[in-house]
Amino acid sequence: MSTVNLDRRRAGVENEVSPAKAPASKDCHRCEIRHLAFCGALDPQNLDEIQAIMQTRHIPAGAHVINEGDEAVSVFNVASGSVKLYKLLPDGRCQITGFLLPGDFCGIATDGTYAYSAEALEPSEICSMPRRKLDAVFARHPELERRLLAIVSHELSVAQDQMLLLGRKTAAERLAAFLLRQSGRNDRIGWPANPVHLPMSRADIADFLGLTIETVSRTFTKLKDEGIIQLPSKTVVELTDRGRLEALAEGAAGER
Amino acid sequence: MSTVNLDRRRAGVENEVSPAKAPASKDCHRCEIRHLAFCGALDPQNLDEIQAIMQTRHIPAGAHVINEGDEAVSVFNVASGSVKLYKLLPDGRCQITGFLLPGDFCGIATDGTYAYSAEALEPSEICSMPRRKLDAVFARHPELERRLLAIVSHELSVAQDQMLLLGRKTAAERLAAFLLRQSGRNDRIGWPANPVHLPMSRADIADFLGLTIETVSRTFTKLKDEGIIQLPSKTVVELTDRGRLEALAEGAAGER
DNA sequence: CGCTACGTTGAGAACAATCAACCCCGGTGG
DNA sequence: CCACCGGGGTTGATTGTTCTCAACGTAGCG
Repeated sequence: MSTVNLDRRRAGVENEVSPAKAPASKDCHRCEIRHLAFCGALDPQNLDEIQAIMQTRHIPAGAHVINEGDEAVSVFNVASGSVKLYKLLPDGRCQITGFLLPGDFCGIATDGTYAYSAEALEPSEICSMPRRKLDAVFARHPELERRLLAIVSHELSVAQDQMLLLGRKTAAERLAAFLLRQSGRNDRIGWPANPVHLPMSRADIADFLGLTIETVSRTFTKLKDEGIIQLPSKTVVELTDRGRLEALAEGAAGER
Repeated sequence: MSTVNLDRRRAGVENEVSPAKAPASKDCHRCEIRHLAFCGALDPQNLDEIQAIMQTRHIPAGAHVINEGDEAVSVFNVASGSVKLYKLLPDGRCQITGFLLPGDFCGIATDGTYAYSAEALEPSEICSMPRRKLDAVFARHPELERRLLAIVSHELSVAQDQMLLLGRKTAAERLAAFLLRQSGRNDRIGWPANPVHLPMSRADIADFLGLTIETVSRTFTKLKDEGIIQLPSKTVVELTDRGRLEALAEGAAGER
């Protein structure tokens, strides 16, 4: 595992976002995912205040949006594509703390530096705002800060669910919970909830669920053999028996 | 394990906080831990606004402050004592998501019901505030809401650390990280950082670290045998080699 | 057409879980 | 005063889930 992970750690250094691709600000007024993002808390008439401090960047797949340890000057919104957030141990072990979809937020730091890295899973558009300037907007529009509090609170709740998953669930329960969560998230942003599309690799799923690639693969096969899911392709999962999947994900007694 | 956990699950039902012990509001102006709590963001001259909506309850050891699933009417501050937050699976498996010390906050809910339970580890004083009324105070004092955002953001960051711990660290690394965190937390609220006092049982530590009681016990013994810690009593740990403890906690390569 | 990255499958090893015995200590009652 | 009890903690023996190491399959791409 160490070799693989050390490679992964090095990867980010080379494919940084090239400055050439930076600016190109999007029009917030035409943003289709505004209602999903924290910007949605702002009255359309005040949207220019965000627009004024915001830049949209196009990020290629595999490029870093955030590097753990860097000075936390900006916060980010995913406008399109998808992003993984992760933390590394010195020997390369990786824990993905979340996958972001359009409308999702990242970049909050509590001690001046980012506590995690963020990397695009596919070509993505990211809106970035300097934290300093955003604070000024917050001062004029407390409703924005209130929305942010709601978002961060929700993320904390999701993180606590994930702790339960990582600390106490079996491999099959973890994968079941993961598939249901992805399905639900897709649904909420208007994407198909049932044949679930997974933009991340098996390695990413493993690093998210605290398992190895092999165990993830075996568990996919197991769920398929039991008729709970189907795998039309490696990135598409059909939930054929949602009831059993839910029972499994919640750790129904006797199902182990 | 199931028997033990099912017992544990039942426990809360009987020793609810008796209403007889409820009110007895403390004087916020004399609160020694205000600077640690979110109330500290409020100017002393406005403290009465919190005082007016706040009640202090005395909670005996083992009693519940919050029951997972209950309607989330109030938020809470720990004034004295200590509290564990935890989530349960239907078969009794338990994951403790955090231990609260004086000044700490809990009770945020995103969908109207609490997503976790809270139980006192020792006799504790808890300040409770109805969320509705607190929101009204927020409207007048955005600095309070800002402080709350900072607190929740910090908790999210801690939760992400815990995900890394639960998903990727070995038993020894988990215990080392736990001891260092408790030490640091004690230090921050002015308690001794070195002989660390642990108010929770081995079972609680296990449920926090995603391990079993036996593994926690064995790992304590292992760290002791290696001269990294000493165990003057079951609830007191002396960190005799902080350097090695830190290296272990951060997953120093080669230390496995 | 073959290379490479990603995914799957198999065999064996390892770490932590489980099952079980025992210890220690404080409380209780004879 | 001491024997008994029970909860919490430790230690030992064994099991089992997941990890590790390794081989093989598959699909996309130059």
